[in-house]
Amino acid sequence: MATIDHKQLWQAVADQLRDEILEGRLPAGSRLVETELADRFGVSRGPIRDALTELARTGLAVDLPRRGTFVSSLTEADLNEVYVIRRAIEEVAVRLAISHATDEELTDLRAALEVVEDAYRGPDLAAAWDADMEFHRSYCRLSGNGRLLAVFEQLASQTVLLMRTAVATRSSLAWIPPVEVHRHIADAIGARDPQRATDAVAAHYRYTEERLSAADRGGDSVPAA
Amino acid sequence: MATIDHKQLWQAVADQLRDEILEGRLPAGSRLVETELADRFGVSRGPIRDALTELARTGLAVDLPRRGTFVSSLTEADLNEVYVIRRAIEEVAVRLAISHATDEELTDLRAALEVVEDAYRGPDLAAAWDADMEFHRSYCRLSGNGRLLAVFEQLASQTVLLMRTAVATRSSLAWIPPVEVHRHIADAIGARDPQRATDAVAAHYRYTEERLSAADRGGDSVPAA
DNA sequence: GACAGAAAGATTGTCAACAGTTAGCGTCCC
DNA sequence: GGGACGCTAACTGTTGACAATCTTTCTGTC
Repeated sequence: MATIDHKQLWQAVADQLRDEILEGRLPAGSRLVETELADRFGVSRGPIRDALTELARTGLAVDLPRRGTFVSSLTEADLNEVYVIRRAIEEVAVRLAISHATDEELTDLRAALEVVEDAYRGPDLAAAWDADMEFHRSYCRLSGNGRLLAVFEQLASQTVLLMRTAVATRSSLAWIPPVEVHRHIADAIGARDPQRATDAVAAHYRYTEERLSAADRGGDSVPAA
Repeated sequence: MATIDHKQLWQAVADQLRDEILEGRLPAGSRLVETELADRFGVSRGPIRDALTELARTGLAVDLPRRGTFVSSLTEADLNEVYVIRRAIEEVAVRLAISHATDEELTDLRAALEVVEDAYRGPDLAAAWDADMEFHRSYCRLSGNGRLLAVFEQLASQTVLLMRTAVATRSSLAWIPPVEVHRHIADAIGARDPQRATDAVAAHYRYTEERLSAADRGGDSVPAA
């Protein structure tokens, strides 16, 4: 087993902190203190520093030199900012996925779609967001462009944090997306129709932006991830 | 002056290593050894590790756990990958810049255009690439979307490294772009015409992709940054 | 009570040392 | 000659200590 890459300490710490942030157990704005975390995890400050650097890299935390690292405080303006970029890269991702993915790989996308639709029918909104993000991640992965997937991953973490934060402060942001927004994307990719796929992604984001605008004026529902 | 943020050691080290990589003084594939760099810069290994982490974050280096950090070895396939994402985000960036930028800010873009055109008329190709990248950076900054600019910055570093690497191995990749590719973008933004600006960005990248393909079949010129 | 300055405490940045892992080299065997 | 094995030097990962910086608390003055 010695030849299997085992995790470095900082990775285990970062993974756990990421989960705590995304599950709302470490609230936005809270300070991540190296010395406390070192005591808590029973390791030295070195790996804690590396873990905090990783959280800052993915946007879940903000590192202020000599002052500390804080869980990101993100607003709906941030959500808009993230969606703009996600829309841009996902429109490209679906086109690339259509060109690159094998038929077998497209069945994985289908499976992800089923999971999302099931999840939004269930009681657990956070699980639905995770499934939703996994669906989007699928076609970004199928694009075959590693850098595109890396950009998506950063934005994905921030999206989940943003939605948890936003819904906690504004329940009017909690809504369930129509089932067809994801299905249209999956169908178009399955049919290997680039224009339809791009249009379906654009429609999904337009829907989301409309819901965000509507939430600004009152109303009551859940943002799609 | 005590209230002014001064650089941490790792930042100074990272800046210098970045310059050396981008200027070709640290060749692709070369190993960045913490202990050597610590001796060379006269600091402890801690800040060196942080600097190397930063280089890995921006894609200029690759960190292999327990084995070391290596200057990225990037190929023309990587260049294509980077261009796909840059095109996607820059098409959005010009639209946002048109909506958000003041008239005064647009004169900065004009200035950046002059610098690029002058630079490509000169003998120093690396300086021209830097000016080219600064032009693109300008409208990404004017987009008002900080995350978009951050994504651009990562891709910018990689673009310069890629081009230096590619041209060093394939002089057929060294070509001067027609002056109008950048001018069309700046004109469209100046006219605040989103469709024209998006089309101009797309044309720029189409041109670049065509030159890359032509270079695969022989020929002799310089990729636009 | 409000404000300013000093002191104390807490934290981050850096350093040097120790522990664990890997790469390279030499030797042996087929 | 090629492959496997063992050893050692060099390197990376982690730890604990010291120095520098920031935040909080305390004290004095108005």
